Amino acid sequence: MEHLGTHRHGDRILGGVRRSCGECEIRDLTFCSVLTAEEMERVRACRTEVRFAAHHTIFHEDDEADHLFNVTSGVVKLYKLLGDGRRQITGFLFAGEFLGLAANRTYAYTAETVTEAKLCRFSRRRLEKLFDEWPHLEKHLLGIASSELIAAQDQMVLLGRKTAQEKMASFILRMSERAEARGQDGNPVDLPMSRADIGDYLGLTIETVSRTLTQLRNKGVISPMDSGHILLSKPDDLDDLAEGF
Amino acid sequence: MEHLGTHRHGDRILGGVRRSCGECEIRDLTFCSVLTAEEMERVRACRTEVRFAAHHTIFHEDDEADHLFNVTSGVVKLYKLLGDGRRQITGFLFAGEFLGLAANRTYAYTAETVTEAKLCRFSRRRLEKLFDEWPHLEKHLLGIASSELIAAQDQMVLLGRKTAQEKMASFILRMSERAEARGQDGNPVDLPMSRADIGDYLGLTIETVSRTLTQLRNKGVISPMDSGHILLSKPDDLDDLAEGF
DNA sequence: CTTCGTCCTTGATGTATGTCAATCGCCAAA
DNA sequence: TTTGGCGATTGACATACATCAAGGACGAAG
Repeated sequence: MEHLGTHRHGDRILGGVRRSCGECEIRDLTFCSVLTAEEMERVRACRTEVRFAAHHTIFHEDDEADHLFNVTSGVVKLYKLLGDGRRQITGFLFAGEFLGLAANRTYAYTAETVTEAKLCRFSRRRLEKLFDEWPHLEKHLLGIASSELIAAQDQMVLLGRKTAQEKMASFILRMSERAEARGQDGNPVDLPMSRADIGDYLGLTIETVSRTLTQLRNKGVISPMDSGHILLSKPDDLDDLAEGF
Repeated sequence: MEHLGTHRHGDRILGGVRRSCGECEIRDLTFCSVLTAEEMERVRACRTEVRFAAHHTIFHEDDEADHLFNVTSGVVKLYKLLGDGRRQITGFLFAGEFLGLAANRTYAYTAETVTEAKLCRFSRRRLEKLFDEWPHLEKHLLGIASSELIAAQDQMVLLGRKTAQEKMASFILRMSERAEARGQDGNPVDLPMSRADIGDYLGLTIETVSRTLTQLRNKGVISPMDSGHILLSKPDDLDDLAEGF
């Protein structure tokens, strides 16, 4: 478990960059992919691109939920804390992924960068006006929310019913699949987050994460290259381990 | 963990009832509350009311997701299974709550009644046409999905980071709060599901659920009346236990 | 180059929860 | 009334994972 202080006041926002959406290299991954030229122009008007250093808090749980974000590069994690510092990471977000949906007026979780990251930041108020004008945007957002809900249920199965080995195997495979979905190489798989982050995502301690990785190495299904890169030597065997066979 | 067979072929649907939405006694709890008279009429046209016995499977994971449902009475559980029969219940649904959102063409989980239950069943195809006409319905659905996402994240914290006692305390309190939100009495709280279901929802075994309940009884914070009804003797102490104080 | 700090790995030990098994209470069928 | 079955409880024991502790690898600062 983690008792890290946050970096709200420690780091600085590295800069606010303005750039044309036309040359956005990850547009196909985002909800911007469904926009017409006219809509794009309007969306651009309520957007700022922001860049953060690694380990910077983007917003805190209970902050006013004034913005929505789209990750354009780097990795972001979302987490909730218990009173005594125990932490549960509820998700890692990569380029093209969306954050900021809130049920009430405040965020329900803290968002923090894992690596240096750039995000498109939208004014919630202004974006909602656009949604009223163009309902198909809202429809798209409902699709995103539905997918996240399915993913959340999968994560509940993992947290509630899987063993440490099944959790690690599932995690590595999922990271690999998501890299491929982004058009990156899924093998070797890139794990930019710390062991502490992996533990807090899987409901394990740092030590168990580490030990489980060496177990998988000893079985020959993975070959860790360094602490952030893992070669999947036997993806099919890893698949079996992930489901408990 | 549960290895129950399902009841897909064992029970029968008790009946399909048609009744006016005008006299729907739980309308205020559902998304129907935002409908105008005209909209209501159209919605009613793509609706059937169905009734199921307890322990009846409404739909299976991977079935074609042809319908959306609204629980009108009784209790429903949603769950996913691992290959060897381990089960994770991802939610319990009560009167007024919604199910059937799917990311793909198939359901991502199995839905089964806990008690005898009645549901409004909507044709997805026809309902989606209405959504296209009346975007505010879709907006409302996005709100529901966002709330469920928040709840799912809370459940991840519970599953990944809470102790058995914290899990049980959280669960009892949540059930009490939800009963009150439905306008029912939250104390004593009604737990219509089995110990096995509670265990599969909290990531515990039947035995641990049972032992944890007697621990809470010995502490004097609850007074179980029978296996399905619990009196909250010290709600504030229970609150503290739920958060780990 | 050396030192320090951070992250990761590994080992020894502890414990919360799981597993296996017996008993009890209750309800329904005979 | 008896019997059988199912769910809940409780006890004895096992174990997966956590905790506590030490050492190693690596990069940054001096």
